[in-house]
Amino acid sequence: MGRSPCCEKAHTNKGAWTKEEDDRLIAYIRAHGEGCWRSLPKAAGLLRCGKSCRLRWINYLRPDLKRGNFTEEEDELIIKLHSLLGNKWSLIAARLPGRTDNEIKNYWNTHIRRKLLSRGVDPVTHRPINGHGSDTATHFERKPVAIGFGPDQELDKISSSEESSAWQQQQHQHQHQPKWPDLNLELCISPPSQQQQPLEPVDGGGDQPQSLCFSCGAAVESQKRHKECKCRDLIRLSTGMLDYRNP
DNA sequence: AACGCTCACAACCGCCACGGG
DNA sequence: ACCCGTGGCGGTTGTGAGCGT
Repeated sequence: MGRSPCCEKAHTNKGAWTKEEDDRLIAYIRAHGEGCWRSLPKAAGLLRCGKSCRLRWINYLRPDLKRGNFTEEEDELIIKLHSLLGNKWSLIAARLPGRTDNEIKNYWNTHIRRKLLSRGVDPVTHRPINGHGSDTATHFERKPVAIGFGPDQELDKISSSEESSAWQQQQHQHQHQPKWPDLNLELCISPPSQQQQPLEPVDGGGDQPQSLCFSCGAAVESQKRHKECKCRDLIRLSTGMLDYRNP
């Protein structure tokens, strides 16, 4: 019983990738692009699971990866975004060019968690740990100005359950000033009839875009994944506007 | 030198959402 | 409306390097 495996595991390699495997994967994707991951290993002559190929490419072989140590600015940005988004590593990674969700997740668990704890800040709630002053807190205020309950629950995707409780705590402390005034974290969700301003269609056509790419901000017409950047972070415009980028 | 421990990070696993048929 | 295949995400594990004893 149980789920069927994603691939034939009996004849697939596991563990660390070799240079030859990397070269094969790179060569194949350069020649054919990122296509069907399931069929890619066979086509590329790799004895690997498609998922493994995807992970290797996304996290380590992509040419646009930055690699190297995280800067202090990146550290702080990750902390800010985690405070807002919780463990939504893919969304956080989308705001850090050249960084991957896996890399950020690892970095969080090995470095930033400890950094926050040393500051006396709970890395989950971003609230001061008992006995520590609020001066060291990294939390900041989230303001859902208007929340409309449309057919979609995209807002739920953004607030994980544990994050939600942290956020609820923050709601009781509205009197505090934001700790990060440079980051526009206002969340505004409103019903379609109350949209504050229309977004420009991607192709300049007359039709209103139906979705907004959360990664690059592009307005796209389909609810499908954003083809340009391959991201899935589409905010349906029927639920309103969501933007926490700097103006 | 040998051993044990800790840390960092690459990789895997299971689950879920989405889209097509 | 339902089922199935696929891609993607987040949590967890495995492993090698570095360090102290």
